[in-house]
Amino acid sequence: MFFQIDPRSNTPLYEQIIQQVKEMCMKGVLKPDEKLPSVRELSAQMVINPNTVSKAYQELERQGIIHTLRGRGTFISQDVPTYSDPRRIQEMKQSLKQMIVDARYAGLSKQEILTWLEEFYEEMEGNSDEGPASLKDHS
Amino acid sequence: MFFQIDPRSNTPLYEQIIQQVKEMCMKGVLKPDEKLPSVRELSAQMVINPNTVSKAYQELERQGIIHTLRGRGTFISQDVPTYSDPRRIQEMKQSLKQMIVDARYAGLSKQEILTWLEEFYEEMEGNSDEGPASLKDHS
Amino acid sequence: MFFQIDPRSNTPLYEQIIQQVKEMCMKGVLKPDEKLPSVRELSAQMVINPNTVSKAYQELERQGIIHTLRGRGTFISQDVPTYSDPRRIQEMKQSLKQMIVDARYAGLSKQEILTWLEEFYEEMEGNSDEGPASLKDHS
Amino acid sequence: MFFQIDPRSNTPLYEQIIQQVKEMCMKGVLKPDEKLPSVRELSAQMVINPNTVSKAYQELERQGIIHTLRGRGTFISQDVPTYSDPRRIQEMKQSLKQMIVDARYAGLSKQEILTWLEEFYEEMEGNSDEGPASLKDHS
DNA sequence: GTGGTCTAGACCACT
DNA sequence: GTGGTCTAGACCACC
Repeated sequence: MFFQIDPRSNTPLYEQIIQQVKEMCMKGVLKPDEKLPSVRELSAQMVINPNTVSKAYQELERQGIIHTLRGRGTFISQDVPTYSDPRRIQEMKQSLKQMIVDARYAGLSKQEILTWLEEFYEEMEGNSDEGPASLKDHS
Repeated sequence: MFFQIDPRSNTPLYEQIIQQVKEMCMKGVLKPDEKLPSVRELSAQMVINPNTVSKAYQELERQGIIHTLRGRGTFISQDVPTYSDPRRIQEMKQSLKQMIVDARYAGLSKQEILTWLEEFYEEMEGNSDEGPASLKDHS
Repeated sequence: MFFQIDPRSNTPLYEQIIQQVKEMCMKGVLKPDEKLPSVRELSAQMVINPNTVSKAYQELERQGIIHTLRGRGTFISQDVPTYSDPRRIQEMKQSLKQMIVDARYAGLSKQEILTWLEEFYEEMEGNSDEGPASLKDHS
Repeated sequence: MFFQIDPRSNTPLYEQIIQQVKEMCMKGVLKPDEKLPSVRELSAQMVINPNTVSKAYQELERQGIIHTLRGRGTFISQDVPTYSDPRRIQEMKQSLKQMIVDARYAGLSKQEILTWLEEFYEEMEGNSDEGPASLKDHS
């Protein structure tokens, strides 16, 4: 399992870790009950501060994506609840809108954006409307 | 012309202003050569510090979206060059990918995302592949 | 006599006028005792505020480049003294140095800069070491 | 590494910092990946406000000259792209032309200007036509 | 009137 | 520790 981190990016390191774990789960690279590297392992491998990895793991646990078994390590969870805070949904819409605005200023056509989107969905498991089976709808 | 700012958002105030101006340009709410409110005016209207507005305006000018006439004010530019830095394009793709991942964790279907996307493109001028006429392709 | 002004430039309008007058003198486009347009004429022609033109003329007069005959108008002076304030010389060196630094960051070679320099000197009168005859050395 | 600032100059403090950093990079005084003094450090050393230093650093980062690692500091970039906006090139030409005009009014000969120019190029790395190796041509 | 610069001082997020 | 953001208030040049 390899993480690709860009230390120069404006998105925080711990955030990049979170995003990559979530993305790998969606792509099926990480499967339920699979063990994640320890904080120390990962921080050594990525040459970053252990606190940064720790912060990422804590946030992932808070979101229910992963869970830790004392003395055994941290693992990918099954049955991740779909939590849909309306505030977060609004943020997503905003993010998409902004992305489109920027894309247009960059000269990218709607078709190009749609192509990207299709690519991403194809990369992910259960590329139907439903998402992966491990997602359990609690709404 | 009204700006809607969320002071509790994690995105900086000046960034929100930038985004709104760009969006209004794309929607045709702001037209080329139209005058923007003065720094003092807008800061008073939004109840924020003039420096914050100024910073937003300067960044917009740097991006070629607006320009200032000394002692007269700031205006929307015509012929905005489509500036496509490969690094920025990568950021956009990343932003889109992340948005999709988050959407799936929120239980949103691909179809819902596509609906949002269509909405946004319809709101904007020249909602075909080409973008508004004021965008001048320099590639 | 035509002035080319860029209202979007970051150099002040009155400064641009000053520069152009000086340049025209150097090129011989404006000759000693030649009459300049009145403030009102020039401001109307350039579609700018008369105060701006007035400010430029005042500064040019202060530098001895032009002089006004009451009721007759303003004229190019003969015998412009070469005033060489060490502080201004330092500014020129600084300006040249900065220009070279920026040119290198823009990928321009030394040879290209030298070509520009030769062009400019050829455009001017008395392109020898001495400058135009109207320059009277008072040092 | 020492910065020399003239608080009485008409060029802004933050601009002077920018110019000095660029110049030091060109002279090889600052090398790729070298750490710059922190904002607080430099502001204390120069006895100016931290915000002023910060503004300079941000502009330098925008130009690709430096980059920041979150929580670690700011560093000189390698592989600075040669960014040649035609508008900026025009400004450089204008700056050179104006400098020459002023020099002639100050009684300086073409030969003196050429001597300055040679000096500056000799001070810089790779004083041939090519510029320093760290400049990466993207044209 | 306009925007641009600078200061002083505060708060925050990230490493 | 680092840089980033924001505020309040001042001064300046330009038009």
